[in-house]
Amino acid sequence: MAIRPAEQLIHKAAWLYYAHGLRQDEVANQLNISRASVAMYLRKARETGIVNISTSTQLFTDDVMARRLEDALKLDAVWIAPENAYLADPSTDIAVLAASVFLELVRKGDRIGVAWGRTVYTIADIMSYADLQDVTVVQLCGNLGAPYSYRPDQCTMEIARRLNAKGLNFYAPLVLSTEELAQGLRAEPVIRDQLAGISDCDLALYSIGAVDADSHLVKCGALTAAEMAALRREGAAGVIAGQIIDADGALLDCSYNRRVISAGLASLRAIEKRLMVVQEDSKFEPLLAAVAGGLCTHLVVGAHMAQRLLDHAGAPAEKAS
Amino acid sequence: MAIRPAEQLIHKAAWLYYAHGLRQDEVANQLNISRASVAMYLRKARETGIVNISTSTQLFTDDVMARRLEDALKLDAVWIAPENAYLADPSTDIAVLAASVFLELVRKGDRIGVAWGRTVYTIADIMSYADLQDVTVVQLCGNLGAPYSYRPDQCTMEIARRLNAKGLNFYAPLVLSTEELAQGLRAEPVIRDQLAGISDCDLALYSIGAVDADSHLVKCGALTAAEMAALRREGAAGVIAGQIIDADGALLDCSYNRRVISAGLASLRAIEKRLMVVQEDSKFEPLLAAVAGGLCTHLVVGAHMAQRLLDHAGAPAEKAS
DNA sequence: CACGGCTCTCGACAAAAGTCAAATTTGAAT
DNA sequence: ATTCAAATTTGACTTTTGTCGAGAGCCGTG
Repeated sequence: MAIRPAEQLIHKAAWLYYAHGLRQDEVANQLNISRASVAMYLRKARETGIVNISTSTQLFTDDVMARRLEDALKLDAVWIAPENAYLADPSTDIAVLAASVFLELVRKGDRIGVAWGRTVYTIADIMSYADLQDVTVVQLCGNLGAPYSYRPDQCTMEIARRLNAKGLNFYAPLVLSTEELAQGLRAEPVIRDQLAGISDCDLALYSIGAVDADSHLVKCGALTAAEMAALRREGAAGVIAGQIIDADGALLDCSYNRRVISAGLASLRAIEKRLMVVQEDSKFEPLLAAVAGGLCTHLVVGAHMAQRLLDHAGAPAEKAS
Repeated sequence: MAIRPAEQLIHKAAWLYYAHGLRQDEVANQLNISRASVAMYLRKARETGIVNISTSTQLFTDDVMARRLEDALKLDAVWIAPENAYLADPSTDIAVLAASVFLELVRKGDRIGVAWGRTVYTIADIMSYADLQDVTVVQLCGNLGAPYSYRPDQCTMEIARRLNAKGLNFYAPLVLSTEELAQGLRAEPVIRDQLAGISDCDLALYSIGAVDADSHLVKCGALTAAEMAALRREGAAGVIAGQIIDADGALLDCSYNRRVISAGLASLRAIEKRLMVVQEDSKFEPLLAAVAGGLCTHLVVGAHMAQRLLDHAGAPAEKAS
């Protein structure tokens, strides 16, 4: 009886405890094990996603500001993390909220596209586990060599792991040195299939990158700070799924973009729910660009950013309720 | 500060505790209230469905028997509550399982049809609360006058309450004394709309009734025991949403059925997910009839019933793995 | 304006859950 | 067959959580 506790026992314990509402010692009796074991099983059940504890994110959408933003930016839904309040670290709050929202948007059987970045990885990292068997998580863009934890493949894998889902990785570099090579690689069946499968996604999760020397593209060596600055002068406004967009949210016509292996903007727009999460206030303009380009239908931001967006949108018919 | 704790506070407390993982005393500090209050808010949050604790019902479908039943009966999914084990009362286990399954099947924005009966009411009664705002629960059939708690309207209302959803009740008797009156009533705009709206449902929840003197139809005075016995001789095999079906799951051609105000079988079949829950072993034949009539796509039963169903289905290619 | 009735709040106690190091068992490799 | 490392279980302890009755603020009513 001291063999493999297996899913079986964990499941039974979780069932009796959470579904039937027995106490831990009652569960222990039923299953003929010690209460300590039950406690352990229950922790495992929570960690595995066999039991799911989720809190409604309603409050954050019900917010007046959120509603106004939805109207102003023509988005399906907006969640605003109140920054002043509660927690020490506001950006954590945004990530926690984003993780909840994400889990709320996922359905069984979904196909999910995941981009990369510190924000996305933070979300993956704090996201609780869930037991979504038929879910597939696909990587939206090629990889970077850098050993950062927020690399595209890491983000994809981690989220897949949390969801008990299949992770479909993308075994190609994000950027190549010549356009020809990129073109050739994109034509490769393995890569082509992956790229083609992106528009079949039901949900996408990404953030937006700024066009400056702090960008991950620079940190990871895909571009030099100087090249970045040059692109900026040419109209680069943001980075999404490794690609550079202009202020209208269109793909910037530049060599870099032609050397990238990533989900085309059209494929991204074909995804029904596009969840964008922005933590840093500095990403105001990149975010505007992404919204302009219709790359985002669901948005999670902090209160401060929300206010700036609203102000920018030209205070559409102030209504004091 | 001793005013309306409102949803606001409950929500904040739940958020900090469940999403951020703070301890109750930490939450109490953040919100400047006593820990006791926090504990209370958290209970309310759980009771309201602001936080959702659900346990995966996977184990009960992963069961070998469940899989075989799915194949044998051509159902989308089957859940089997292990009867021998765990609990004192097996029928409670079935209801708890059914409630979990039900909540797993509901999506935001869904329209849900609910029939009636002791089983359905039991499920409603133990079902945990959820925060599904855009859900509508519609009553599938007319009412009975009897003061039982499991009347159609009670079932509908209770489930709507648990889901924080709108309940659409059906203000007509289940059975009338003449066919003409029934016909007339069915033509009434209010009633007609309700009936017409049933096929738009995404999910239905019902059980199946036996054709005997214990039937609720008899207890509630819709039929006498003698009439029931007569119907049985005429081929009645089960009762679904107040209507009598034969062994093939077709509507029995009888005066009673013509006097009933209820969702037509065709409307029921038009509902994508039809969740049938059967607690009593005695409902074997009625269940067969319902399955034969395609009135059920998702099934929750006890282990004993499952075994009987499998045996009946003629042991399709025994495979020992 | 005083009076219940109401709900919300808090302190203190009881109950339940979480944790840890030691003991036991398992499975595999020597 | 024996040994060892890893995994599992447990009892004892600590921390956290649930609950109760008393008290405090609010509101409509007489």
